[in-house]
Amino acid sequence: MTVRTRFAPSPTGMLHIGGVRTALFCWLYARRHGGIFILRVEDTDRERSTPEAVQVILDGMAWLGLDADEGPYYQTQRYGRYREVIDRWLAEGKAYHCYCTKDELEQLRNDQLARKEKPRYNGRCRHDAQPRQGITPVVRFANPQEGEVVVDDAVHGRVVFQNSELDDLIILRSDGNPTYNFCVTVDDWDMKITHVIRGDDHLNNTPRQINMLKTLGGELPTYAHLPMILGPDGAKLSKRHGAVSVLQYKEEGYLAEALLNYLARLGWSHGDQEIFTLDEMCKLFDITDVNKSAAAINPDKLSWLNQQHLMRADDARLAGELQWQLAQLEVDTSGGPDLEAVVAAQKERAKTLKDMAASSVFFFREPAWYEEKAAKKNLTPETKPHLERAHEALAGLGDWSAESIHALMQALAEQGGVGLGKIAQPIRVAVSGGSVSPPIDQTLAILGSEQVLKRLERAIAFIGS
RNA sequence: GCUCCCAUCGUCUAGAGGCCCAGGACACAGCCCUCUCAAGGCUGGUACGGGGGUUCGAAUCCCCCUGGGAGCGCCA
Repeated sequence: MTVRTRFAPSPTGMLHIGGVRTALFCWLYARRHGGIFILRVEDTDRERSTPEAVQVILDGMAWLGLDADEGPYYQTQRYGRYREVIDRWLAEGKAYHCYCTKDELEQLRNDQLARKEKPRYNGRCRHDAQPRQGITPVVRFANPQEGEVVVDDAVHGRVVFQNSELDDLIILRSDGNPTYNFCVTVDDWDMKITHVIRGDDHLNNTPRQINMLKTLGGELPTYAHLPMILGPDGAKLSKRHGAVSVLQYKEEGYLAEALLNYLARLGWSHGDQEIFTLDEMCKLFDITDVNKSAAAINPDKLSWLNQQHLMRADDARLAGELQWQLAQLEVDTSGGPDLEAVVAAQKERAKTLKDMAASSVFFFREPAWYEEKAAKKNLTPETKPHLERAHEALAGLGDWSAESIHALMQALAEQGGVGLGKIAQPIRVAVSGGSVSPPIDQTLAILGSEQVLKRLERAIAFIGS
């Protein structure tokens, strides 16, 4: 039996990291078992579904590399099929028309709540549905009234629900649109989903879906309900607390594999390992290693992981990403230096590509000013001689490589009877405008002699004035 | 209110009865390395929610309590 999993988002809002984590686990599980991963867009809510939201889902999945083997399927394109099942159930008495009005239902609900009962449909139309003037009926599923439903959940274990707790849910709205629980059931059945991996919040829907699946005559898939992801403050993920579009992470300079690695470790673990390549995750992931409790997002750890992945990533690839980030800062990189060289020098000292871009601007554009504190400390009459000697020595340097620059710096320090820092730091401020940069030899090598000499002259003039 | 789920450092987690007076990671502090910033190395503090059982022995099993969450929609 081939494993078949599906990610079934509804295009009513952002695709945020909660959804992405679910998608990731579905995808990983399929990949791990040589199965099929399906993308299905649940757009039966005509009111709130938007094409823009669909596009965000597609773009997000593409960026993350969570490629679907089938789909995307759209529920709105499967209405004929839903209709067919409903008609059959109606004919077989497994579903029935209900003429109760929204007001009546509201009333019933309030009464039950007042009596401290669980609000549920009382089944009034189940046995004697009275067609009423001007009311287009909805269709309800006739849920079994006795017995129990057992969910054998891959992460939660055995969970039992009493049918007496369930009511006859609406499967077809009066406007002709089928509803969520019904569509999911039919789709999972038709698409031969073997493993339903989704958020914890669906555990309560599962017995209803199982009852309908049994009516369909279906074999039950394996269910795996993932724990929720919470905001950094431990509260539910909301717009104020981390529920931003996944594409925003791309813009902020996170690597897809770092985000995925981070998300995988929210609920899943493999011993003490923290850093995983995509390949490793595909090989090691198993639903049995997923835990049951909700997890809060920790932005610091995401940053750290991103840096770890940045350090391990290919320079050429990163160069492309860096170029995009620099373009956002309106920095033209076409005049050099070589982006890959910059990446090599910067990638272990940046949390994100955005940070990397910000601290790399000086490679492409002469700093417009010096950081006040850095200049005050390093561009002084005392350091001026060092800068002048450095300028002179560098101007005469034949081999402009990090190695020779390093040797030259060392010689300069020795001759001056000072530490390397006394020489390097003023130069750093002179060429970068600030007190932070990659090692001075690398920095100068990348910058090129022309720029270095020019900037040194400018700094010397700055002190002199 | 009813039903269901969950509960180890601040956070993510390891732990499937003795290997645990609880291990790793992020963050934090200190030290080392060092031309800055990082990276890396070392050290440190902080956790099994509470109470009952079961057992020779419980973070691990059972029960209760407490706390958190989800569902109860002609939303998904």
